[in-house]
Amino acid sequence: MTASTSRRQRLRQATLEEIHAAARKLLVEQGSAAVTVNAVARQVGMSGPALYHYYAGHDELVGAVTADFFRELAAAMEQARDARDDAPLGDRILAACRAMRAWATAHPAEFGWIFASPVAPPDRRPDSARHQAALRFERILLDLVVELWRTRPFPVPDPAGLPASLREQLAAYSAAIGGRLPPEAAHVFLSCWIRLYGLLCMEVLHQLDFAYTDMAPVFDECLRDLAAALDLDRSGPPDA
Amino acid sequence: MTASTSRRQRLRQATLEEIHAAARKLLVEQGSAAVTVNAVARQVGMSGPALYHYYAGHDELVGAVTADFFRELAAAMEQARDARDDAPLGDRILAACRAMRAWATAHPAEFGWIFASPVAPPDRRPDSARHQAALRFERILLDLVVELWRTRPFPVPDPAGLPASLREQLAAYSAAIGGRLPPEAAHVFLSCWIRLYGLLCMEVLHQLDFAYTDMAPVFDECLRDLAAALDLDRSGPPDA
DNA sequence: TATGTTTCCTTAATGGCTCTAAAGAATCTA
DNA sequence: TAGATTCTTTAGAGCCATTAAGGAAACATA
Repeated sequence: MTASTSRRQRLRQATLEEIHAAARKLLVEQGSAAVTVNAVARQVGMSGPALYHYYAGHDELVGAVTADFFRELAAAMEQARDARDDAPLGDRILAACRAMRAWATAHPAEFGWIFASPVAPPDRRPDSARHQAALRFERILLDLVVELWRTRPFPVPDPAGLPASLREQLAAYSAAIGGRLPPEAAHVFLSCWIRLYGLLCMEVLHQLDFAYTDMAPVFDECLRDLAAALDLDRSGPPDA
Repeated sequence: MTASTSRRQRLRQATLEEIHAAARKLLVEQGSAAVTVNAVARQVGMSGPALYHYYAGHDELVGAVTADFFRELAAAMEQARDARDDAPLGDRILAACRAMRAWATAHPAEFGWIFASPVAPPDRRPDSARHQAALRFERILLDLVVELWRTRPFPVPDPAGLPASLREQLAAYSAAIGGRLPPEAAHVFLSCWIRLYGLLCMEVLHQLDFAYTDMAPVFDECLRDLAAALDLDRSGPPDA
């Protein structure tokens, strides 16, 4: 039973991968509007409605492919983070950030699809594969900053100086991440995240073409600001 | 001749405005995918192909509506800038920035449409109405910063400390804006623009919902950073 | 006022899309 | 070998963008 059943499942799995590859090929080569159920089915050699045996519809297909992109991006960042796990934590943080931009610039269509999928509103159900993959992606830097906070706390603002409304939101977020960062430290982390991710959003959406042809040095400067905010340059190796 | 001709033209103009209003209504109420040629035509009471007497196709309609949004956003910022033209320049800069976010949050669908119009790749021909309107929008803060630079120069980084590649791009941009800002000052301006616009992009694209329910205090803090970068708090009124 | 032109709008039609329904073929289970 | 499951196909409804052809109204002019 297991043998034959899993043979079917293997076949199904292979078809699913073919479908994803076809959708991605259409996205990269012809833009997001070309990723239609019919076109994807044609690409893998079946007729339109057959694809509904794999996905309930266009939106679900888009969500599955988006989850793939999140996973691939997360894997690239994790690999950079773990490439030299004897390196100082600060170096590993910066490596993960660089891997993020490297993936985004190597796969602009896919990265743009992630945060502004132009064909369907994102699936926000917290149990969707898309959401799970997005969480894994978002947690990579968070976990690194948590580790940094534990081993070598970075400077934080005085909570008393923050507006009450912001303090409350930071407290809620701090609780949502299990209290692994106090609100003030969460504030520093979120500020870094906004600058990093925001810059990549604008780059990929071509909002800065009017001024820059090569965003690499701009990103480098953003990383320097981030290193300063997290006090990464304070000293040498992590255990020194 | 003039009377009758302009009556026709007035009629046409009124129809154009009806079309734009219908497209916007569909966008706001049902999302960007609902802005179709047929649906818009239905909304204004004509049948699909009739709309082709006003626009060459779907993309041109989208471009015209997007230009409207840019103009409305720019007008809101200009009004805030000019509301009290006896106020210190720094206050007027901050007022324009606040007006930008106020418009974005009051019209999230329209603002999202501006930089990630999910139905058509933006028209980048430099003579398109969309492009002209985008330029007007982008120039508002630039002009303010130029004026600030002339009357009360803000601190700039040492160009020697910047990477060569960045220096070259900044020099090109400085030339593109008629040399009204030297490269180092242009760098400060662009950094501010990136942080401001990037934050709004992320807010409207719901990329920060995982942490914030109300971005107002986050934006306020961004404005404080901007004021610090431009040295707006140095002193009182402009002529003091 | 009569005539011709321009403008606006209609219907018809093509070919694409999403998605449902019904039915045939292949595969697995027993 | 018989029945159930799975995969796939064709047919079709209803949407979309767009083109083509023709009719009605408004306008300009003789």
